[in-house]
Amino acid sequence: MKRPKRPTIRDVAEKAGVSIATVSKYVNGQQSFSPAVEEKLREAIEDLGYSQNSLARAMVTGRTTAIGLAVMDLANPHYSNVVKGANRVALANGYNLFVVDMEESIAAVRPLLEALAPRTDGLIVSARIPKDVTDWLAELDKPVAFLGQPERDDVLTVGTDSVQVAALLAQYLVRQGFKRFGYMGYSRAPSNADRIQGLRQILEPAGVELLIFDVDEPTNEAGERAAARVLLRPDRPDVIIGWNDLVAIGMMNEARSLGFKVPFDVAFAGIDNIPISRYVTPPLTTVDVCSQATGEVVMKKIIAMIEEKPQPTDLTLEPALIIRESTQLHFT
Amino acid sequence: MKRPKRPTIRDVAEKAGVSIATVSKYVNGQQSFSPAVEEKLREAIEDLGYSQNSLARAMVTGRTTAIGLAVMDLANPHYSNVVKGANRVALANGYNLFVVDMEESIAAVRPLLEALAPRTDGLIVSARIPKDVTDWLAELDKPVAFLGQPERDDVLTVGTDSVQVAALLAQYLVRQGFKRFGYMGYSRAPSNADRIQGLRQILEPAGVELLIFDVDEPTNEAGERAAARVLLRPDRPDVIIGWNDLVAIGMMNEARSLGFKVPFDVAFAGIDNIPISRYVTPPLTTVDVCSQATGEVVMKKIIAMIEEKPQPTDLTLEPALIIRESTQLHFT
DNA sequence: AAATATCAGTTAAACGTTTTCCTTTTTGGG
DNA sequence: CCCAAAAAGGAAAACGTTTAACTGATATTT
Repeated sequence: MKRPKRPTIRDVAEKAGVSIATVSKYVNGQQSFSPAVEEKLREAIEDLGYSQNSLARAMVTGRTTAIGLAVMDLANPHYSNVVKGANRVALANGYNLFVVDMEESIAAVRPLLEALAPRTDGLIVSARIPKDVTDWLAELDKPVAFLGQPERDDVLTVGTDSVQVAALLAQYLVRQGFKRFGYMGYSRAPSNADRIQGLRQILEPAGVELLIFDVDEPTNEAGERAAARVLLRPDRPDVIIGWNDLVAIGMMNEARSLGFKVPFDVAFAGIDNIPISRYVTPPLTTVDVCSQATGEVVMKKIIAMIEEKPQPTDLTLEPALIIRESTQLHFT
Repeated sequence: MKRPKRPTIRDVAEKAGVSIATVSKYVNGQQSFSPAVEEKLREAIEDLGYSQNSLARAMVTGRTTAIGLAVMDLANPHYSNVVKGANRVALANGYNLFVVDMEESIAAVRPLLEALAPRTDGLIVSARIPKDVTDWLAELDKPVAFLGQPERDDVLTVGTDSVQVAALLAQYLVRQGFKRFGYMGYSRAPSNADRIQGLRQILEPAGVELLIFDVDEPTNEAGERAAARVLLRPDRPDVIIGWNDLVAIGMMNEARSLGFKVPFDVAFAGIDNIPISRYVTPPLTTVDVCSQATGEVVMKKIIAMIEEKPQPTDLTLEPALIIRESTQLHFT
């Protein structure tokens, strides 16, 4: 395979008969030029098909006009939406967004970030990552933000409050009259504990039972596989909350193929409000965690940090209950 | 905000009392070292928290060990799956995958690719892009591959054959006894024409009608919005094929809220076989276009090109019909 | 018309690495 | 012990840009 070696600024300079500094200024539009020179440059660039090597440019300026986003799992629509939100804001502000998928593997994140860091002006990381990586990030000369449950004050974290999210859902479900709660959590996620705390906070005072289960992966399939464990118990819950919408949808599907009537025999609720939740049967009750807004906010903040502008006033993200038929026993 | 400026190879060299060349060789493991020097280097690197600037490295070596993937829309699960497949193969071969989302906007792709190109050893682009961009890509000194309908021989393109995909579906539906076909296409996509061709290829000989409609966006919502147009016609089709699963699901949902019984009053089929299609009601008949395998294959090929190895033998991607209840009138 | 400001363009250093040649030191065989 | 060969380490050029400082030439002000 031939590699034609793309033209450099030097080639353009030579062809146009000027210095490389002139070419640089021309392509960056930093000065006015005599018509003669301008024409020659235009032509040389056109002929050679020259385009800037942004790597070299980044080396000397220290700016890349790119931002990196490391996300847990792109196949999860929640994250896709975060990415969409972030991407739009980035593009609107003249930045490019590079996304990497860490495949739910916290361990492998460090090399990914090491590769991403020098290529970007700022980093967004969508997980609570190990301390050594956080430390390394802190020593970087770049703004960094995290996605998820805000917890520490010294790092910027954008997301909804997991305790609040869970409590919101529990509150509504208690009011609906459910008596035996099941929670199919994902214990490998750090915020799982917060979710449980939020549930207990409401359920204990109300004197309502909570059974806790665990799924090995936050996916449809895993929810489906895990559902039988909880559905076939003698003390089967009358409502089951999934770690996220995907898990809830998987469980709901399995419940129906086991012959349960949803929501009458058993009700389901999820968390995230992914787009598809409206389209399953019955439509899934869930909590909107502002996926897209999360992406937008975090991107706005990181751009403000990069450009050393004042931080946008703290846009808080309020989770919102989305009530659909998967938890409604009587149609009003 | 303070920017501590990350340490360079020079700082390490100075602290360890050796030359920068030695440091470079050490971090790349290219030579053996006396215990004394080795220890000093280890310590200096540890203390300073040094890590290679891969930008600078890439500049001189010309290699980045990264691959870029520009995708039409990450919110579409089909593309998420392509990304997943590609990412796994990339990681397994020691490459990083950087994903950019072009937001369904073919126009904006050029600047995106210009930013991505110098940062990567190879590029994968998931759309038929304008000729000037293709030309520019061709002049690049990098392997490039396309995702989608293979069409030209001079560029590497991986994907299923759109004509075949559509024909496969039509064939099955005709055999099921459907008589009036609707197709809700997405005319902004180049392969829309191929899909129509595939449908006609089967339907015309069979003497079956085909009504063609168009959706303005390949999403659930757009499918939902567009559904009424076709459902409320006097000559309503008895089966409607969506541009993709998302559109089909949207239409199916709208049909049900308009009071139609699916599949008895009207049946639906999609294309892509996105994971969620199993979970909607009724489960959606579709054509599997090997989303994940597409990502894997294209990544394998591009890595082979980068490393100038022989191309893996042409792994063809055979679309597969996935029959579910959304098109089954009698339960056997 | 002289003095000064503006404009167009150049020179050369710098960004943080890798790598090719060197030079120096160490090792081992006789 | 001597010498050659191998090992360990260094000097400097190169990668493709930007940019500060500079040089002449042209335009503007008085």
